[in-house]
Amino acid sequence: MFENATASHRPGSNTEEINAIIKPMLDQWEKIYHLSPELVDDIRQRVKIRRLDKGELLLVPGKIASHASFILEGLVKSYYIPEDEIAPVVTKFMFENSIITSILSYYSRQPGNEYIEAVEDTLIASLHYNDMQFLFSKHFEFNYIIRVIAEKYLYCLEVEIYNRRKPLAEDRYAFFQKHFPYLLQRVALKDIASYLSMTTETLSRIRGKHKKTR
Amino acid sequence: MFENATASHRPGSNTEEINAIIKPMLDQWEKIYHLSPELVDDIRQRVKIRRLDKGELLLVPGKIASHASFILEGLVKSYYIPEDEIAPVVTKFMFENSIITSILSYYSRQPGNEYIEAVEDTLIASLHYNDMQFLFSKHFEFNYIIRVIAEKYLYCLEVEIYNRRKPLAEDRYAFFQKHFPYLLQRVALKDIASYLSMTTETLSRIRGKHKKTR
DNA sequence: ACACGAAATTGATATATGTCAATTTTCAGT
DNA sequence: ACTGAAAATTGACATATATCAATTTCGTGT
Repeated sequence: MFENATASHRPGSNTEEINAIIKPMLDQWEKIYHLSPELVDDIRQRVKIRRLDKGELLLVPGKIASHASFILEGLVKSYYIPEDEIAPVVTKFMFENSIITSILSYYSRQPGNEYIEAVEDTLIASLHYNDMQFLFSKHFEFNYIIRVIAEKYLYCLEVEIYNRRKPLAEDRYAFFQKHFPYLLQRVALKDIASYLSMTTETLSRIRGKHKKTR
Repeated sequence: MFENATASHRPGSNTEEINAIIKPMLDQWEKIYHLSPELVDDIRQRVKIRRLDKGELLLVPGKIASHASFILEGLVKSYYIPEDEIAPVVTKFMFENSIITSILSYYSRQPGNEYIEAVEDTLIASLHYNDMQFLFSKHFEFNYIIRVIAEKYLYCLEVEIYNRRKPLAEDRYAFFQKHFPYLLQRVALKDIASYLSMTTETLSRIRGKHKKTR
């Protein structure tokens, strides 16, 4: 993972160029709290830009998730293979302007069981765990920004659990359809079924029923 | 909610006394990042100490969760009543040295559907949402502390979802038993069953089977 | 454009767990 | 200690969804 040289060392990658590439990330963060030029500089010097082809793996089981990656373009999914099983369980879909990592591995600093795979051609800006700690210690406003983002993900996970508590597969799908309609166009139904803890057959029957209804 | 006068205004509540009461909270935070005397002061002036009798409600549906509450002693649960249903769905158990609020309501600043109820006699230290924002703006190290705590809860929610994805009720219970054995002694089985998305009957049968096995 | 494999659909059956009901046990308040 | 109500247990039956299997549709790479 992250074999690429640091972005700033890549041939033809000067300061202006990197700034242009990571602009969506800096813009999002700037809205939360003003980024000092020094902070922007420290981020730019450490961020690694990486392009993932569709199907390419960003993380595999047994590895420690060493980076948190801001998705500039594209869409990824994370999944794992439960013990004694073959079928993957999809755990997340993440797309433009969100941060992806394996939370369990990244925060525990232990090898995880998750894959992260590009569902579409994807462009990410990654920061190493150690670089994040450096930024937290040196730039206190960076804590403000990441606190707000962490709280946002806390909220999203709470919403996800809220939906997962619904006992009927049909209700979980209806919720997904309502809240993430755009994802229905971008990811395979089998992955949505897995994400919603149902079989592809069940999802197919639910969709069949709805088609008639409408 | 929070009818009590601000702690520092309560008769007999002087600085020393409040500091002694909220010591577990300050100690936990101090371990994450050093608290300046000014920050401790600003916290102490705004924190509200409240005692909840067993069964007492800290939050009810229709209200905005205005506070985040650090549990100094005791145990609370949160739950909601799904539409067109009667049985509550237990969403969380929180005890000493953790922070409880309705995440959905607190962060959205909208009325929620959750109850928070004391399972045991409980002592909490609450901070109002606005006071939290004040502390974030004035004391940047407070962002460091709450960022770390938010990340910890992010990790915990991820673990919870990991368990909830298990299709077999027995597996979910085994996980709960392994990770939260102490909770089995402190909360009713019907609430554990609800929390694990199974009926009390199913939980009872699982426990019956295990008893024979061991 | 074509061909192949993966994805999605559809049907028949199996199963884990929910629902309803009856009893026993536990526990809190007098 | 007693008593009543809530909690927990146990049993019979219902049901949503998983599993297994066969087809059809779709999408990707050549």
